Amino acid sequence: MFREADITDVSVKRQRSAVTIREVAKESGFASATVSIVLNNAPLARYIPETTKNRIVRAAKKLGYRPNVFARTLRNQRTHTVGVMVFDMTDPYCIPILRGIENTLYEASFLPILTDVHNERSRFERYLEMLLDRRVEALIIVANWLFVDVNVLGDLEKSNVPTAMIGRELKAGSVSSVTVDNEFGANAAIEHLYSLGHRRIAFIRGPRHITDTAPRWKGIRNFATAKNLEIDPNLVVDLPESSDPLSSFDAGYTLTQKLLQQGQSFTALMAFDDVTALGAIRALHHAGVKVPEQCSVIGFDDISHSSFITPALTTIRQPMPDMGQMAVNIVAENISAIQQQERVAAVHRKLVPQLITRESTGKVNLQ
Amino acid sequence: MFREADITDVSVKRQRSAVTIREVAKESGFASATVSIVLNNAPLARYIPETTKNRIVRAAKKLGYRPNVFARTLRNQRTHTVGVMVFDMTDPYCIPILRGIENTLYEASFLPILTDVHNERSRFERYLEMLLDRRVEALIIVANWLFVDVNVLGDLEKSNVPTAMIGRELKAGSVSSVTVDNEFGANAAIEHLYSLGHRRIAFIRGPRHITDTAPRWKGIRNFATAKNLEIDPNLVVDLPESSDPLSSFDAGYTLTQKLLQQGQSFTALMAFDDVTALGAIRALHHAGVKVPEQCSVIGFDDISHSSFITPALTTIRQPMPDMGQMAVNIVAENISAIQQQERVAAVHRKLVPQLITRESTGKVNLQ
DNA sequence: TTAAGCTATTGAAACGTATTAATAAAGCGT
DNA sequence: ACGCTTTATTAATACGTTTCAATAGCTTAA
Repeated sequence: MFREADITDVSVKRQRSAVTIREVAKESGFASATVSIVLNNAPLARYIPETTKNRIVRAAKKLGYRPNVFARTLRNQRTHTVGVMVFDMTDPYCIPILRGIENTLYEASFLPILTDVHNERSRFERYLEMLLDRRVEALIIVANWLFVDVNVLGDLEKSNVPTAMIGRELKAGSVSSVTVDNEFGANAAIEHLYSLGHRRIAFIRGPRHITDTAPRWKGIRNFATAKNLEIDPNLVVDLPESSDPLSSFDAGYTLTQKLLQQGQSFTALMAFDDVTALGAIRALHHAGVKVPEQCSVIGFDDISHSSFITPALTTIRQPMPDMGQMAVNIVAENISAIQQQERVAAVHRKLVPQLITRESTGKVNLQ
Repeated sequence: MFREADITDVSVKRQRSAVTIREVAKESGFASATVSIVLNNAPLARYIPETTKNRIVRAAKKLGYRPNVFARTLRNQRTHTVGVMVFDMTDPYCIPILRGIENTLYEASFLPILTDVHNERSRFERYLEMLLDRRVEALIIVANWLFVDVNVLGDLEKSNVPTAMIGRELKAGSVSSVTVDNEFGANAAIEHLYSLGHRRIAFIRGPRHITDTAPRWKGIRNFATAKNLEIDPNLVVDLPESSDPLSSFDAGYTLTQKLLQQGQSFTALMAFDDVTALGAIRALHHAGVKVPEQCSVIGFDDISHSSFITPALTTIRQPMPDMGQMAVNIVAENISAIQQQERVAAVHRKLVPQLITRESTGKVNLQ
């Protein structure tokens, strides 16, 4: 059943810009070769007098000429297109990264084809194939919450397209990377808690299979050793393995609850990431423990949630838009290098995260 | 300065699948026309015996033949590509929508080109042009927080490409739409509060220029009239105009603070959207008002933040993934209709939102 | 005066495919 | 033995560019 107003005709024809270079040629009185040379400002254009150029440009404008991207690509191999693969878009961590990528690509007049792998191997392969079929000039991979999978790496190597990976570094191979200095970040976090007077600190570590887990823990251990701070093994728990980045909320909740039920006393809690911290905060709240008065909580990432919750979450910010931008810059340089027949090397950039102090942490002696 | 390990050679050649249909022809012993017919299962394929087909398929596989997308597009005009325009990706509201779009496109073997307009008119126009140049077969627009701008509509009409808009309905013209029943949703929200016994309810309405604002308010007024519930004008405030969807957090905070400072008493607060509600909650918290014990808060949208904050936010859920899916289905149908030379009509779907009861609302007499 | 070198322009080919129209063989009913 | 239809295959063309090699007029150096 339709209401009258709901139906509107849409023209069926589809001849967007049926005007070709030949028509511009005819209109301007020159050959299509000349038109092409002028409009692209090709090397030969230097022999062409202004008057001719003007006439051609005017004709093109008059007819509303727009070069056919596909014919052009067929000829010169360039697509001005970049494939972006995300491992799980629902992870709030990757949105600002995507923003950074989009923005930087826009400035470079590239267009992103976005794919979400849903953490599934088959989907990764299918998408990779589709992107390569579309001759993307580069690949940017947002490897959030990536399971270690060596074959993925292999597929990428074979692709023969400049590739940058965000959030994970592949030591060997030709894939560039943009990561954050996890060790430094974790160090900054615990230093913050320490400086507030906290000594009994609980830790929710990341899952084993996540590459960020180890360096963050290392940063903590190093600090503890340096300051002679004792880390009580009873206060250290691990997130379980999972392919869902949002699962750490429930896990954070449950683990914190368990810590509390075991009667462990701690004045601060450091979570593997912000989502985990959010879960922990709810557990504390439900147990009647006030944040930050009775327990400080610090996260990692600075996803958008963190500034919006109450109390606002103190955390270690990853410069996500910058990471996206940097990845684009890397592959953009690769692309032009290849254009000039130059060789290209994988580069690995490590950005420094930053402590963002908000409301969820406070001096220990407040309590 | 490089460390040795940081540099890895990347092959410069770029001949992904230099194997053409002609090579398959040669390998199999047939003409390229035959190969094309077989591989595409074109109508003429019905005259071709299995043995021939097999030989051709085997040859194609052996050589790893992959048809050149651009040559193919040049020939038959199809790109299997859809343009997706978001007005502001940082708005948490649109991520699940994007997910829905991506997922449905994937099933239909389409690839999305993602563009973020940043709420800027010039950017909209530039991107639109780029997408049309790339002959996207359809356009999906996520019109979150869209300023009313009639010209945008005009540009879309001219584009001559099936278009679906999510979050906003354009009555006239050929653009399809997928929206949520705002009036129904707002009605459900206030009914929820009412049924909990709340009678003095504060409202933070949306900004004037947002199309969702009016119907939501209408839903509230209708309910109030029906139940003879008095709405105190002193308890009704409006979000200011802004092009930034996240600005409503600060606005929600400030407006709530103002209400409290004016000494207005209310037992519940209904916010225009979740982000606003988050701001309101913080203001209440800072003023020492407990949620939900002393004041219930309800939002609208059900962005991911809402389930992660503590107390978890009661809200009206928009079925965002479904909206994305539905938009894709609409344009997919349009595309195949056009393929069959059929006429196409704009359709307007309105989905019903759902009350999600969580922790931020409670009975009024608890306090 | 001639060869050489610019300047200005263009015809033709190539990128890789899908389709149309044509060719040719084979089956078949009369 | 004849046309007619069906089966099997292909040559040729067009999609819209860009670029190479060629043409031709004109200037300049020797």
